[in-house]
Amino acid sequence: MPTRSAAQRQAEAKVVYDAFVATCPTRQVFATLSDKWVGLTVNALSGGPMRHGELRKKIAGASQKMLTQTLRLLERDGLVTRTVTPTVPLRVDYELTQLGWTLVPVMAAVKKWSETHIQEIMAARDDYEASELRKH
Amino acid sequence: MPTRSAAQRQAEAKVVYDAFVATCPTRQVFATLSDKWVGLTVNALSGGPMRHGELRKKIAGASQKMLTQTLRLLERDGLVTRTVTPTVPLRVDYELTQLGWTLVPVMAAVKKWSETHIQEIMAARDDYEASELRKH
DNA sequence: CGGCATCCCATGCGATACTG
DNA sequence: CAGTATCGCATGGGATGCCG
Repeated sequence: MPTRSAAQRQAEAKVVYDAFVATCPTRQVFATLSDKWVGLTVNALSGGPMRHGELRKKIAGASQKMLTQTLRLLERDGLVTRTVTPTVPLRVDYELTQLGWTLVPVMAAVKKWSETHIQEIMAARDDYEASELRKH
Repeated sequence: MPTRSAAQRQAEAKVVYDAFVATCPTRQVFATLSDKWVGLTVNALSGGPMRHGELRKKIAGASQKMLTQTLRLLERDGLVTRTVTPTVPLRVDYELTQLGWTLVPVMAAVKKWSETHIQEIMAARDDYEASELRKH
């Protein structure tokens, strides 16, 4: 006789999340983290709370629309809090939540990797291009 | 009298790469890493060399086109090698390069984070949705 | 089997203009 | 200053069909 019911075993089995599975909810989260604006925003906020305008300056090239959209997404997923101070003009501060902070080292590592290996990558591109030319 | 020429100082200054700068080449690399197919492919290849078809099975939902496109990109950037065995039918193996391996822990961390915090995120979404409803 | 070319639609995202 | 709404273009990416 089993010590757990079939339903219980299934419930436990469901806990085995795997982003390789297309229908797994983690795939969607993985896709979210794989968004450059999300990554840059989390990296930016790792320096402390920031206002909307400050973030736009920090993250060069981010349109106001993309930034708002990204911040809403992060807020919805519980990674960022949005605090409105109803002064005139309006003041809005964004800050990482506890959950958001757990993501910081991960995203920082991605940014760091880009900056550390850029030269190897550019060299590889030159090589690749050169060998492509040789073919034709 | 300076110990380094202006040109030398500038050459050194150029080494200060920062993905926050839109025109910085690292931004482009950061954007590349922020591609879910890139992330999933690197994660998949961390288990060892794989054939095109094997990768497609592993990475559920990846179309043949996207996979080829992603692999070409990784090959061009020196992260993956492509080995063709001219048998019939054709056999093509993909394998991480030494540079590619340095990226594995980073991408594995992203995948791991997704799988570890999915429940907190789903809970946050429920909360968010509930508070949105309360507003209207 | 692995890959390229073509077609084509859905959406991502910037630009602009307006509100609180 | 922060945010929403609208328009319109660019491109991401699937489906299909043909070659090595």
